[in-house]
Amino acid sequence: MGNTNYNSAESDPGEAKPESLDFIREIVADDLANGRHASTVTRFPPEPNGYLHIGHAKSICLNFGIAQENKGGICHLRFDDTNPAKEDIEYVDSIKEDVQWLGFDWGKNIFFASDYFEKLYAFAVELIETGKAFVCELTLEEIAEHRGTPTRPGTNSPFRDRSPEENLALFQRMRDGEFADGTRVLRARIDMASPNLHMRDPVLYRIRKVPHHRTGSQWCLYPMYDFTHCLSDSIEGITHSLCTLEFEVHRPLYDWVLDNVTIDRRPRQIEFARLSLTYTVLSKRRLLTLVEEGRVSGWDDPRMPTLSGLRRRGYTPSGIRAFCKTIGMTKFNSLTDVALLEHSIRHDLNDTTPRRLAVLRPLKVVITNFDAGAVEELEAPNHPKNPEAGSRTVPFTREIYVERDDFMEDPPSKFHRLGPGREVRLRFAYFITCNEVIRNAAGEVTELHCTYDPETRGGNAPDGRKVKGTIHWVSAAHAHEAEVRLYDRLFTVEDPNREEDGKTYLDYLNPNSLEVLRDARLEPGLANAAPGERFQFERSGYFCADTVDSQPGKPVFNRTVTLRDAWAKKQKKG
RNA sequence: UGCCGAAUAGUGUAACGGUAGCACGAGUGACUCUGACUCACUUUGUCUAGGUUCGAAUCCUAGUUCGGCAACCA
Repeated sequence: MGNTNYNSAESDPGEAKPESLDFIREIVADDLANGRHASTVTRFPPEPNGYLHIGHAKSICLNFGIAQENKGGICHLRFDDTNPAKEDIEYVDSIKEDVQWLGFDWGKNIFFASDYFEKLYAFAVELIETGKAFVCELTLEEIAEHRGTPTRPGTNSPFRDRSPEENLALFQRMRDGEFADGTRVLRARIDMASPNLHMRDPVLYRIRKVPHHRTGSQWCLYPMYDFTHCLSDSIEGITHSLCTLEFEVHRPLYDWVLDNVTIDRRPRQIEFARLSLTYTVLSKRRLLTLVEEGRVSGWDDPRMPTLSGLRRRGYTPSGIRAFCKTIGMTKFNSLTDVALLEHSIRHDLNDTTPRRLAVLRPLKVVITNFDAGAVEELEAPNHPKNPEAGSRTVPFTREIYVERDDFMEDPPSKFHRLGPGREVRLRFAYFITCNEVIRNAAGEVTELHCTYDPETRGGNAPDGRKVKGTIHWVSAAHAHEAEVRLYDRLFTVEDPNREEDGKTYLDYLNPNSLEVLRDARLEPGLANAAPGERFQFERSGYFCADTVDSQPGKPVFNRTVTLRDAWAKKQKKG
């Protein structure tokens, strides 16, 4: 340690600028500093009616992140399961898996709003007793009519002034199952003239004779979100209840409920902007439609922005976490460029992923001056910057495959690859020169005849001669044939949610979002890739062995993301 | 025409009355056995109009634009 401090003026960590906090963490820090709370309790509260997506990752990283950053902080996983008609155990299982996979641990703190049904019922009884809730027999349509409009106040329900005794008896009978679905609701008694629609005597309970995935047929009466959420937060001792912007107008109701029942712990709701990403959709409803209509293969289709889809595609938890850090936390409804996500995953994968040679669209090359029966084992490092990643050996023979894109018959001068008479380096192998182009009857190039320079073994010329390009290759006899799936963005437009000219997001689906290559040739070791294992196919991109369709000894690869490609960019510009 | 909220480079964000920074993208160059990575440089911004102030992205006023809100969904 002693003599390493050669520039204390700049390297003193004590003078380092603290990272700026987002507005939520600032509030949290204040509450801690002024003793309002001894520590933090946050919660991630999904409804188990769909799979988690990248937008949820933002919320998970926020809530669990705050717990990690503050001494004694904890974060609950709470399922907001108050609508049995839409919810399913399949979703609670997938949500638990996804949160864990993302790298977070709720420990013992896993809860279900349905566990609070009895307590919630008691709170409702308290509201009735104090004259702040009533049983209403208006129909759904009538309630809507009585609600008024944003500019016109609502009108009182004729059932609004029933006595607490009558309401209590009715509410009990609702619980006992005496009434049919939709015939009665419990409503808060607030103000039908409130400028906030949510305060116009909102529905607190409705009758649903539907079995619940956890409570079975124990209840036929289910509490609404606005009643459930704030009280669940209070019951659990949540200090900061963080949700997205659309709940901002619900906050007065959140506070009203807490103000009007007897509680001992008071959570505070703070809203932030949900994530929107270019070239995709992030609404459960739309994602569900994609799944149900078979536009994708399922919730975990690698083109889906779901966590299970991203996982199958090869995204890493750390890459997604880094992305969430990058996008920040504000109250501004923004549309984040998916390039930010792609950068995060490339950056993560670059450091950690072993390199391999894989030819996606093979073109045969015969090295005419190489011995027909000979096999040379060449050493190839697994990572260009990290020697500790070790190396493996790849076989080199007279017949190899190279990428079709790495050959042009009439290349421009900027093309640093194979062309008639041109010399290139085969990565980790030899310099070769293209002498002859073989065509089939249709005139298509089927094969190249090249010669190699034996002096360049390993990739360097003793005479100091340079080549412009290095291309990847694989020995024809040893190559492992595999299916490789190339994924592109699911939609063709930046904002598919923008439904102009009568079009919907479904009209913007990218017909080329999936390209299946059945003829890829991989270096032999790749045959043993384990499902979920990730590699960089050099000069091409990051790939992950599919966890669903791979067979032992026969992996199928998904492209996670391409490498940045300056050449492709240059070409596009013309 | 109601209520709530938000506006900072192309995109996402920071600056908390005192020099408008950062990341991504884009561009140029260096390096290179991946046209990758890395590095250097460049480009582009405070919604508008007033006001307060020595000084405003920040405070005030008015406007503009955008988002959300009228499920017995969450």
